[in-house]
Amino acid sequence: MAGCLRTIVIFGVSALNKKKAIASSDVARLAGVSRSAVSRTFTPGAYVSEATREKVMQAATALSYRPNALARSLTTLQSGLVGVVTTSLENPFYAGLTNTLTRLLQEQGYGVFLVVSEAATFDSQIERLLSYRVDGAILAAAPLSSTSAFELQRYGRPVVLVNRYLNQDNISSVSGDNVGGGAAIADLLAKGGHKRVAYLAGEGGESSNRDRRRGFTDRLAKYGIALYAEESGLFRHDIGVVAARKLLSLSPPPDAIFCANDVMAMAAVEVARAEFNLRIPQDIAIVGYDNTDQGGWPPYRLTTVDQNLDAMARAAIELLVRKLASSDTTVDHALVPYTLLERETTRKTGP
Amino acid sequence: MAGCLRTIVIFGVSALNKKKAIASSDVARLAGVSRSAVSRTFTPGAYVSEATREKVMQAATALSYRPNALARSLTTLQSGLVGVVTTSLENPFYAGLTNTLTRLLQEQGYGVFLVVSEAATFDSQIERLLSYRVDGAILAAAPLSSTSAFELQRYGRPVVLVNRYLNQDNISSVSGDNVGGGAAIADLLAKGGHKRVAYLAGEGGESSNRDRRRGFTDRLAKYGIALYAEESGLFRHDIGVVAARKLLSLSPPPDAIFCANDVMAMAAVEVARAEFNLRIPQDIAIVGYDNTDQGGWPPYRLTTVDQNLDAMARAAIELLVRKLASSDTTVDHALVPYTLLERETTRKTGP
DNA sequence: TTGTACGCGTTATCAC
DNA sequence: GTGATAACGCGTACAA
Repeated sequence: MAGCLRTIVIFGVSALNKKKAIASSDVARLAGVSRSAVSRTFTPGAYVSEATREKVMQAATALSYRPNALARSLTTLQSGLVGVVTTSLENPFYAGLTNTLTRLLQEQGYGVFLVVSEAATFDSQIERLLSYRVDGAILAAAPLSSTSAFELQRYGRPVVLVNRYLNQDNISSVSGDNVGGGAAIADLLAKGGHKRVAYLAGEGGESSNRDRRRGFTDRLAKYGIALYAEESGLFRHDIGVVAARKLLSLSPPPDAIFCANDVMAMAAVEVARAEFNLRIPQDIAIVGYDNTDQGGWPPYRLTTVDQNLDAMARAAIELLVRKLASSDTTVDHALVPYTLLERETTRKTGP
Repeated sequence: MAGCLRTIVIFGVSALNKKKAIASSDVARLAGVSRSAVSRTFTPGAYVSEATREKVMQAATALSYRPNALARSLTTLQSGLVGVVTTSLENPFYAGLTNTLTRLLQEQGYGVFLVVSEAATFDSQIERLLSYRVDGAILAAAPLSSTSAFELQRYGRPVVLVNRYLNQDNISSVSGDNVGGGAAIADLLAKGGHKRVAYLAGEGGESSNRDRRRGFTDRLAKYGIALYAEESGLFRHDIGVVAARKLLSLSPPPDAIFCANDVMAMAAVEVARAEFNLRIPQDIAIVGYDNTDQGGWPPYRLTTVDQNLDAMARAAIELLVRKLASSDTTVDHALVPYTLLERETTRKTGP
């Protein structure tokens, strides 16, 4: 769309010139000490007298010297970089996740090598992570070809999957309790006396989506309720609108819809009200998943499940950092508890 | 909130062991050639015979060798890394921007060193960028202390500001045409016959916010309209609700509100309808800025301004890459045109 | 406590 | 076209 736009360059001023970066030898010369003294000054917990440290620091600030982290990695065999691989940040769930992951890694002193990847480019991007010798990586629901991820691990670089796991159990993972979350919603709808319960699914392949559905339908079965109908909305609003229309056109229409994320649930709310003239939650209950900001705003007030994104990010970093520190090669799978948020798109008791 | 949550580690399996990374010397030995031959094989456009290239590649894949990008940077004086500094990715505007910036940089063969920063930590984060010898940096509206940014430039690392600029004109920038966008909305509201026009501002300090307001009020003045009222919502929904309440409590209430972003505009729409029983756009016009997805959904159908985020990102990368390639030290300022989207929260003519 | 000397993995330079 | 060799900037045994 924006391809045809022309940007207007207002004006240009010539100003700068390239300089070579300052090395520890430069600092050593100015301070009148050896290079090792400089190195030691910048290495926490090394033997330097207060006097030389002083001299070095003075020279260093005078030259505005900073150790070259890249060169350092050659001797330490640690880059201080952690790869964070995610799908599109236009998805608020992954944007939030990446945000917290990055913040935490920064706190821990790591640099973040960000990769935004689709399935097609995933392998070549992992190659890059390997080239830059990242100390470890966090793969947030990348539609990953497992081989590349294993490659990372083969070099002793810990890898943690977030919001996704592999059945082979060879890679550590952190995910939300999707089975539990789905079941909790089944409980809620059963208590609400709903009989014709529909499911608006996300993308089929993802483990989170599969588990959410399974937890939901299995629990429904315990109440003797079978899924009344099912459509896929690919986690998107526009597709969700179409899918919701299909579900609501059934006769009789469902009296409850569980949507695999909030964005689709909001779509369903809009369609139900505007096109089918249904009252929520009296005529139909609609439930989301993810607890996005907008879902809580007045037009929606969605009942939804909070996956506790921050806790997921924290667990992932904790796992990774532990492995980094101890070269612990255990494979762990962590489940992060959900929180059910009952708001105004579901009713407490039967009709 | 999530601090009290406990993650459940399901089980652990010991599996891996650390290995040392393969170096070019290993490949050379296996292939029976010199290290230089290996280097040349992996250097695009270097003189290698097809025969040796073949041998090297075979050995390389056998050992699954990848050149160490960090070591390479020592001799080439280029890290292949570009720093991308942004504020919280929970803000969809910056998430979208970071998404496109990263995609484009990846296409160009650069790695992205991501920094999520608040004002307080900004300087220390820039230090890190310098330590990792990034080839350049893109600062997306970081509340930056100019000194650090200049430091980057001093080493000949091009810096491009996005959605923000400095008055001193020493750093290149790409921004939306906020003055023009504000003016276009003033035109729209004047044509709609509005008289009591209010402004719901974002954060005062940012240049984008200042320009948006200035373009708006200056153009209004040409129609002989003075700002009827003004509140600040800090670009946030919750604060926007409070601010909108204040504006609408005036008597008489404003007959139009221009909000500095969509999130606040949606808040205003909600408050106007639910709490003040106003019809939109008959009783009051409400305009947003940024064209977020949600703003276009049925409950809102906001009239808004699209800043052409992708075009901004593209312009920034173009500028940066040109400077990287040519060591061109010009300072450029680029303006990206806006697109006005008239939807259903404004009327076309007077009442 | 300090300095010397070597190695980390790569590319650039130069003879061959 | 190829292979030695010298950087690149740093950390760290080792000797002083």
